[in-house]
Amino acid sequence: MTTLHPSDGPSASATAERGFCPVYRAIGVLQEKWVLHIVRSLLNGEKGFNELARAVGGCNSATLTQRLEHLETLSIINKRTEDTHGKLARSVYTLTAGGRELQGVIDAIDTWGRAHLSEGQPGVVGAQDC
Amino acid sequence: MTTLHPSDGPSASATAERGFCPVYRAIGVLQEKWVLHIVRSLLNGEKGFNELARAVGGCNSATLTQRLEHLETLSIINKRTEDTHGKLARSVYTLTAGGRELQGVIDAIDTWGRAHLSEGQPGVVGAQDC
DNA sequence: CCCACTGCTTTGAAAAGTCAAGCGGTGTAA
DNA sequence: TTACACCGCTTGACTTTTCAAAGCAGTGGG
Repeated sequence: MTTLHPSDGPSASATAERGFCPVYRAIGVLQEKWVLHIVRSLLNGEKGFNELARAVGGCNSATLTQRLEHLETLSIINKRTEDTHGKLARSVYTLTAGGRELQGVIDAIDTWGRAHLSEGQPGVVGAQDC
Repeated sequence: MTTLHPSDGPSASATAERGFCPVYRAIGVLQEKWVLHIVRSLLNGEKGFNELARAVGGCNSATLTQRLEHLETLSIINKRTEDTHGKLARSVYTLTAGGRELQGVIDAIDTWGRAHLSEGQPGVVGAQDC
């Protein structure tokens, strides 16, 4: 493990009290800044680093690198370095099978968001899939 | 508005580019630290401040106060100050109708977490509802 | 009276995230 | 060939967020 992440070890106080709880852990992972945005972007297809950064919208490269590393150690995403015709190493990030199953979570958030976050907002008429 | 929150205004870079996107906003709200934990706790019934802090597990009071204020302005939770027999003002936090609909999100996370976060972990046998 | 509990607020320091710049490399057009 | 735009990052300084600990006002019990 290259870096140590707060949600990794049994360091969280509640973990000690409750024993291992997958839901608690899952929340710990998914509430990290940009993680859900990254997953959502990747659900629309694999992406390169800068491409992903643009799709995610506003995440800076340092944070993005860190998040991607973490998600890789959790086997949510996959990093592949493809060498196009022998040159230009481009990194491509893909969701693993486990990562793709987060579609359900994103869908649930999507549904809730459309129902509860678009009311009373200025200039909102139709919700495109942005 | 008492405090300014990052996910409130149109300050996020992606918001300007994409126009309003409820999913993007929803993610912005739900990825704030402790928010999902708070919602999950409150789905099990209304709670007082310290009671909620304990249920959530490890959130400090300053952050919790801030999160609760934010969630209240978003009409996700409700704060009620009940005076038990004329004395002892106890604050009780409840989910609104909109907040209760986050059950779907929590369920999705729960499902995913049990499927992908409990494998290969030490000392994990049965998953209780913790 | 003293201690435990309630719901918070304050403080200062640590952790996390952000910004801007830069590095080595490629590819494209002047 | 020189220049500039892209690629995937890394670095270091700066800002924001979260933190633990303490404290405050009030209630209730031993």
